[in-house]
Amino acid sequence: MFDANNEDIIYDLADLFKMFADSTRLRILYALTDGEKNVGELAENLSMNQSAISHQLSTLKAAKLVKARRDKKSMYYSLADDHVESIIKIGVEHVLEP
Amino acid sequence: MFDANNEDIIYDLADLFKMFADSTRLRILYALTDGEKNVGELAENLSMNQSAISHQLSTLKAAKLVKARRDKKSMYYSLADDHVESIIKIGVEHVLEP
DNA sequence: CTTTCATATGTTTGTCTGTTCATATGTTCA
DNA sequence: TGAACATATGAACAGACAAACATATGAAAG
Repeated sequence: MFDANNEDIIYDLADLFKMFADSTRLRILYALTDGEKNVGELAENLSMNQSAISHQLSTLKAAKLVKARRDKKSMYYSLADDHVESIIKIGVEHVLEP
Repeated sequence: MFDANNEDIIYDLADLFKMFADSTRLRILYALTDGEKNVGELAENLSMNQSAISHQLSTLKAAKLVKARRDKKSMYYSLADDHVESIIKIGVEHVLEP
């Protein structure tokens, strides 16, 4: 599947899956599957305080899973690429199976 | 993609991805992609002690990502289904991209 | 320029989790 | 049955991490 001798890939992979391994981040990512949202919208949407959301967004951004765009005073976040949705989707397929 | 009102799915999803979010578990799963192995083989293969491997195998088994079979004194572990490999694969694709 | 709104950042706290060590369980074979 | 081997389990410790609170940064409008 890939060169297992390159142990770095394993750590990168683990770091990638870590991003999806938390329900708050997962809910953020899912919320962004139907288009960009700003921090306030996400906070309200998930019933969490602004700080928690902002922290997670910065984590997700560092992992290059979301990207940010400023419009006036707001920062709009959106999914960085199609992989994000694909990964969630394949996870869902597994979870939903008998 | 799925019914977001069903919050349980989010938690199940997070739990699933948690399994892939640790390098030891990932290395175990990867090692099993080319066939079943017993605990001793895995421990030697990953240069880790038997107890650590056994603990992680029991975690993976509880998550139904691996299954176990006894042969004589040894327990042979293998991937539970095709999803496991698919999930790793799609993660690798993301990691390997520019 | 100052107030207000939106977001980011620093710090602390409580919880979770991976590893190790020690020991128990269970299987085989003499 | 008992010794030897393979794996599992329990407890303890250390490191990681998400959430909350307080505060700082930055943009816009008057």
